[in-house]
Amino acid sequence: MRMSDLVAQHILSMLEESGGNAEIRRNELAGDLGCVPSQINYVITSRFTPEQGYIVESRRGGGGYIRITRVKMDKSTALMHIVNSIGDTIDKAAAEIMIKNMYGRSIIDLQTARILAAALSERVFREVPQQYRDVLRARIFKNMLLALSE
Amino acid sequence: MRMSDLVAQHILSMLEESGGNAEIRRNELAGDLGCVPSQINYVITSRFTPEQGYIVESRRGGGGYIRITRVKMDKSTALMHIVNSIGDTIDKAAAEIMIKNMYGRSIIDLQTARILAAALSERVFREVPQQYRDVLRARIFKNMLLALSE
DNA sequence: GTAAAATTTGACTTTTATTGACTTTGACTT
DNA sequence: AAGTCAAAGTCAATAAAAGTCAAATTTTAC
Repeated sequence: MRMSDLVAQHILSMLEESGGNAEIRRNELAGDLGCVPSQINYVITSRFTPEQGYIVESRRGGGGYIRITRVKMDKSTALMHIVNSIGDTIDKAAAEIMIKNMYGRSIIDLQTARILAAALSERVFREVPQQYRDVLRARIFKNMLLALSE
Repeated sequence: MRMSDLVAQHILSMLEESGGNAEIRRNELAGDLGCVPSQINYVITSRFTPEQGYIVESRRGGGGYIRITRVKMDKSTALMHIVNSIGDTIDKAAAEIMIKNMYGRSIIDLQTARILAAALSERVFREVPQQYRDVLRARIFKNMLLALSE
């Protein structure tokens, strides 16, 4: 298993246990898991972004910490938020992250996540000029999410 | 024997052993079988398409992988039938009739029906040349139905 | 025998992950 | 207030994958 996944999993389980609030000591966690401290930053910036529904606060110096908080909203508010954040284009990776996040936050179930991902997959857009792919993907995505919040 | 058949056979036997789920590391498999890595992509795109009942997911970067999942027929014979009946293009009216029919036969629920319809609606395809609309619609539709039968 | 389709290959691109050297910040001591 | 140490932050280099594409070759269909 990748180190980055291990770190992410660890943070996720801390969030789970505490109901959405994890406070870590960076160097200590890195030591426990056997990675360099900056790996923790990498994981946080790639997997615990505000976009994905987390708030990260930290403090340096003696007794420093990193606090990660999962923010949750009711379903339709969350969906609206997501729809509004999409804009006119979105690439596959970004869409998948959003879908995973929605699933992780229980906004959608597994089957729905699969349908969404399928409709946005690269395979759909074979031969479509690159410049149009992400535009179409954004439209499809938004339409589906709106249908979901009906 | 052709290299492409060898690769396909190898993936097939992995699917067999695991009951439908194979996770490969592209470079490793290519090394084992003695072909270039991109050969693996060729085999997957030519022989493990959704039309043929497979779902492919992948990830780049360190620790990357390609995961191939065989859709279970028994769980969704009806859906496969429908997918196979779609062809390369489908217009909005035909798609909607099929969706209503699936809903009527309880193959899908209301929410799913709404999502499907949303992804295929005319609004999505504004400005897309008429000749491409129904091609894209068919692809999106098929991909979603396959995800549904996962 | 020829034309079309399928396969093979490899150079190049993009994405994701790992690491470590260096910087900045905060708390505590004297 | 200054100095010291204990954190966390930043960034760029490197590595480790997978993806893309088109040219060259082989196979298949007619």
